[in-house]
Amino acid sequence: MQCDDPVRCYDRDVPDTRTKGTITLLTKLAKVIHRQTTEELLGMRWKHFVALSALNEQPSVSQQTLCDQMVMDPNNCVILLNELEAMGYATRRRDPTDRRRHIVELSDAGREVFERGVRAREAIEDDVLGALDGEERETLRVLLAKAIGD
Amino acid sequence: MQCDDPVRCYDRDVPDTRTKGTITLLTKLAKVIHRQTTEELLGMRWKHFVALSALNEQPSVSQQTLCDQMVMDPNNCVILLNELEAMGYATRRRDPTDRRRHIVELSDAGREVFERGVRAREAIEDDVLGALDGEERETLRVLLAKAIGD
DNA sequence: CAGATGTCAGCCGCACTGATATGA
DNA sequence: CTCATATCAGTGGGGCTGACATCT
Repeated sequence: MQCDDPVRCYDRDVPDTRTKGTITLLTKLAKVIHRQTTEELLGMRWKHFVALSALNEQPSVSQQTLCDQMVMDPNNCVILLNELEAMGYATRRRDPTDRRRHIVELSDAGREVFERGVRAREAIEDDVLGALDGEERETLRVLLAKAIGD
Repeated sequence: MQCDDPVRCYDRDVPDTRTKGTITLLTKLAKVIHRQTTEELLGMRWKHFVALSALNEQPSVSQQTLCDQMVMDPNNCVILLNELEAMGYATRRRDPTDRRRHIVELSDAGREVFERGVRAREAIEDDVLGALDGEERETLRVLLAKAIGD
């Protein structure tokens, strides 16, 4: 046997889960998506679209909850919401029952650009996931949702 | 109004694929992974581990090819490889058949820390994908690999 | 000459730490 | 007083553009 080194030896016949772990593949695909998702295609920045998505799901939500759902720390979330407000896509108002909180809501303009963004996102999705057929994509979507806990 | 709590008010009856697209879920999960993947757990930075993984897969590869496989632009790749060389985990040498190219190789020390990192990555994977059983994780891994084209 | 490869300087978006103000 | 929420200043790593050197 010439090859004693299990690492360097490439005649293995089994899929190597050591070098191609799920989270490695996932972060790699995320980078590909990030590259494809241009502001030009989406009509806005990706992070803005993600925020509008979250707001569309939960039309009236506390700022902190929104940040948590976007996996974004509160500091950046403040900046993000400032931008959304400046663009007229979202509004912030104090929660009357707890004046520490901000209630964030989607505006009509925000709902409108979100709808455009959804179509762009679908186009990007078709591009990035082109190697998967419809059933596989749906399986992937369900598994990701389950992993996240949504 | 029936629903007093606007935060928890869901009057939708259909799964909303518009607001929970696959790439939205995927980028969100990638952020969760990024948060969990600390240098302390991994024994190195995530990007270094990714590079060692790629080198372990293809023991002798041109710098450009390596960067492409990591979905990293050449500029950052130079910095990354400088760091790997300084840490003694990888080596660069000119390709004698085309002196423009660099051939990158994993060192013995690199192979060693990579093996440690693999175990850490598996632990992180178990944590992040805890909601999925073994079969689901394997399905997810296969679908991601197929989407990437690996 | 054009084209490919690698390197470097610089800009910018973004994640985080730490500190502060306000309210429960 | 404490804890929670939101905000802001500053720091650091990472992604990109543009310029440049070297080699084919």
